Amino acid sequence: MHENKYLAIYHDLVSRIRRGEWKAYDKLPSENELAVRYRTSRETIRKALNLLSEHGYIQKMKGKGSIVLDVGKYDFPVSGLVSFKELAQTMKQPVRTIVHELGVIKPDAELRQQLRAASKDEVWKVVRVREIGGERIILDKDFFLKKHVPLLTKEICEDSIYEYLETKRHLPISFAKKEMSVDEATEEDRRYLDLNGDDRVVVVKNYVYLNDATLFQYTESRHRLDKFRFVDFARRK
Amino acid sequence: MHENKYLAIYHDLVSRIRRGEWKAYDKLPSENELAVRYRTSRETIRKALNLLSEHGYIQKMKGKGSIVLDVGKYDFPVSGLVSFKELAQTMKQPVRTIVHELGVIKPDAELRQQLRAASKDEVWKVVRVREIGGERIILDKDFFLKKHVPLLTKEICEDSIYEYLETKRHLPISFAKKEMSVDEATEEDRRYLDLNGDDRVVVVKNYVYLNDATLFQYTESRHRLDKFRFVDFARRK
DNA sequence: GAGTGGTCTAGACCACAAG
DNA sequence: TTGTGGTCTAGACCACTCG
Repeated sequence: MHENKYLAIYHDLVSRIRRGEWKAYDKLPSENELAVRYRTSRETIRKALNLLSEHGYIQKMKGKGSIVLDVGKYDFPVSGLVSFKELAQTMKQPVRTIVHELGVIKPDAELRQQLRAASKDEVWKVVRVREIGGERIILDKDFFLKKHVPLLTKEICEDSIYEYLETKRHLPISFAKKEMSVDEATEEDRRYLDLNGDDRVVVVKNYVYLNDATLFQYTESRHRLDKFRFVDFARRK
Repeated sequence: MHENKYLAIYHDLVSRIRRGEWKAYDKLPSENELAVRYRTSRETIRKALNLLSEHGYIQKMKGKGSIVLDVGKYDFPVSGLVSFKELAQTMKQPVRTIVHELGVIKPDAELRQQLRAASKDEVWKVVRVREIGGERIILDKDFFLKKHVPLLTKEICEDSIYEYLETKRHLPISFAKKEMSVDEATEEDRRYLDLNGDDRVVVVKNYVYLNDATLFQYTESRHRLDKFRFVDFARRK
């Protein structure tokens, strides 16, 4: 596995910033200077710096230079498609995933409509509970078209389905839509989660599209109200 | 006013796609072909195509080419910085904004910290309630550094502060961070909103930064649980 | 005027897809 | 094998900031 030069430079700069080589509001070396240091061309440095900028590590200012931001700590990917495993890594609490259901089903009418599936299409259904600090906080229900994902095991589900799909199967995931609202808790929520008497949950619906613009995955994530937290970092065009 | 070459090409391609010169799933001419047509270099064409891709107009595929996506469906602005006025326009219900407070204050310690303000800085405080279908649903509290916004009137606040700042004052807004959680309702929430006995609200905290990386606006938006809704659209890198 | 980031060029080599 | 998009280079000119 060989990493692109501009990605290698990006990752090197990220780790240097995180290690505190430059503090917030410090100026980065100029693009010409960096090109010399990394023995590369300025355009390649610029690709790395643009990545840093898109991920909130630096702010570029024409005629002045690039300064390091103190928002670099929000290192989760710019909004959308955030997986539980990524979130878990940023938390101190011990986390655990319990797989309650894993199998292939025939989609009913509503699900068919949401996945734009034919009636003969088969669909993976996965129900998982996310435990944080010993409490059952999140109920995740995932639905995939089986033609896109032939194999899915309990082990994969306990780790990160999203990571598996991205790195192992190289599915051409293109974009995602997220919808959030607060809904009445269902019987299922009460069974699987420690709701402490709450009668509502935060519902996050996630639609993942492949790059031919067909819907491939539908996920419903149901969170206990008091533990729900969502952060979004948006850069202006 | 002179437009960059790659921006001009981007806008030309957008209008051609919108006029139907290529339909959904058609292949765009190759980068080399486009470079010839526009009498420019391939790297400049690539900057234009990357913009098209980021804005959801095309999907690039290595070794194959770029296909045009179904434009009509995914044309809403990429997540973040969505104003109430925009949201309101997509709703059927009649909406109204009531300004409860509008003035300049001396920030207390907590607010100073959040705005990174000096103790002598003055701060605009605006408290507004958003009424939808006759019910008071959202409580908005905005804080701006006065040095950035000399004038703010009741009329501006009843329309859209965000639009005013963007179009009239041309502030160099760079990026925004959004945090969402569910909090206990305060006495203020109960006074200003029709909570129907609810003891919690969805709290959206919005931090808006200028492009010198200084925080310029802090907004706290407090929503009734049952009316809260948030949509986010994220394109993969 | 010196230094910065933003744009643009003309070429090169690569990995990938498809006939 | 041919054509595609992805990366990389070494140079150029520009607009901007600041002393």
